[in-house]
Amino acid sequence: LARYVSLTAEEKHSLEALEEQTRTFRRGATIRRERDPARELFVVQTGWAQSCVLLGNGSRQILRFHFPGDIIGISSLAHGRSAETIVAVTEATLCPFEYDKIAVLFQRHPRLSALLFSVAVAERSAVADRLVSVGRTPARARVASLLCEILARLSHSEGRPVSEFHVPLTQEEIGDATGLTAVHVNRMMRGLVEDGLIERNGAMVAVPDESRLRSEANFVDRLAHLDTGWLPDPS
Amino acid sequence: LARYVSLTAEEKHSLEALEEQTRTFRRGATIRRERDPARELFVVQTGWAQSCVLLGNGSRQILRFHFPGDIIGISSLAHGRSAETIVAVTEATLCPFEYDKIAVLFQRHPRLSALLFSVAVAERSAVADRLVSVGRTPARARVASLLCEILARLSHSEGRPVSEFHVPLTQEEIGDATGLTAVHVNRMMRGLVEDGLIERNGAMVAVPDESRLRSEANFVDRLAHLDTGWLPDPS
DNA sequence: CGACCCCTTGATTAGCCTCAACAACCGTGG
DNA sequence: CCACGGTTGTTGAGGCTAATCAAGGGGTCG
Repeated sequence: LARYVSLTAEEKHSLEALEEQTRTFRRGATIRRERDPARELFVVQTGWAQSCVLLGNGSRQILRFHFPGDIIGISSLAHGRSAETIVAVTEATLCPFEYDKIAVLFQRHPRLSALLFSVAVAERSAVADRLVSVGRTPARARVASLLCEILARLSHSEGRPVSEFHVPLTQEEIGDATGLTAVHVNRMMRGLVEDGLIERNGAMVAVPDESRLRSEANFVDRLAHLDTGWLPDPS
Repeated sequence: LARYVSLTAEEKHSLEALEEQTRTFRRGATIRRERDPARELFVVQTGWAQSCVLLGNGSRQILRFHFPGDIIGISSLAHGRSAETIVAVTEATLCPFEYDKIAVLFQRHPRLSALLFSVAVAERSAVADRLVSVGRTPARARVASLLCEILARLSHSEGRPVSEFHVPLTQEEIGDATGLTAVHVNRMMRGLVEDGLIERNGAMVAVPDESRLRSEANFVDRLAHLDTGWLPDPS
């Protein structure tokens, strides 16, 4: 799960104790609804999920996609009830654990809790980057930026550079993540293909020149240099 | 600083030890530049600050405003270098403290570190809410939403409902926070005045009917119910 | 085979941006 | 004291980006 620092045996043991059960969800299934009371986190084991907010007028803003290894629901921790709706993008298996266990973690393992803290902070940065993209860049750059983010995160979790990947998102979902309509996402993606920035084959996307796509998108890869130097020593 | 749970004497002592010195900045002064190495946090004592991202084409997205009592720079914690530029909106006095001291905090005071964690998570929610506003609501609602957020946060830090407040922001700054141009912010604000949702007198803004402004803005006040029940016991 | 979802494309509309000009206000220096 | 430049707020006219509306095609599942 945490691939950032090497863990002690005891720390590993504590983490594994959290993953007792798993739950599976079908594509499109709602995992948690906005304003539901929330007393547990999830770790994604397989599949993709998304967290989004639904507005009164029927529109939706997707805040973040969650890949295998990601932790979902940290953001509900401070409020007791979920601030966002969580939906399975593909068929997905999640592994829930309760907040109480986090409290235990904070008491027993300062370094692990600091690490969890880092993860939460990194997520804030990611949401902020999306905000910059949506607030201040044109449609084409927003789509490119989302693709860059997915690419960077997949590469990071694979542990090696990836240049071709499966995107199980509909164009409507891409639109809801970038603040566009499905129709306009379509046009932008065709434009990117036409200009050789990406290649498409069904749900497969290939990026021949990542740096070119990144400059088109104004993308900064923050995952590349996560700093763990400030963490306390293992206790 | 932390007005969420009652602290033990020892916890208070540890917090006060952090605030040794203060620094003051003039209006518009850059406190920290993007990509600068960052090894300290700030607590705002007086004045307003903002964190923003500057793009290549000269535009800027303001991610968040910081008021007295807020902690700035948590987001740089995971990366070692600042992910955003921090600027003083008004003349401001800040009080810096180093990351190393946070590590100590995590080891000695599980409950305080969990509280800091909550603050970080709440900030993620706030950025996410802004993303929803910018991504999926029209200009008028975005401006209204920003005003609602400022109002809610001021009320929260005052500890009582506020209906009239001083906004030291230029319309360009409001635009950079909401993803609009200064010109369009102007038109939207005049529209809000015209429809009786707000009143303006120079930099003073009054909100006669907060609930009406909130429904115009699709605003949800998350500060109202922060949950601290999951925190571990004081050690 | 039909129903449904998703992608695709065209035509039109509307929301917001750009450019431009001017008034009000401020601190500065003569 | 006033003249001055600089910043901010205000308003108008016109243009462009992205939304809306609409229609058709391919794929999959029941």
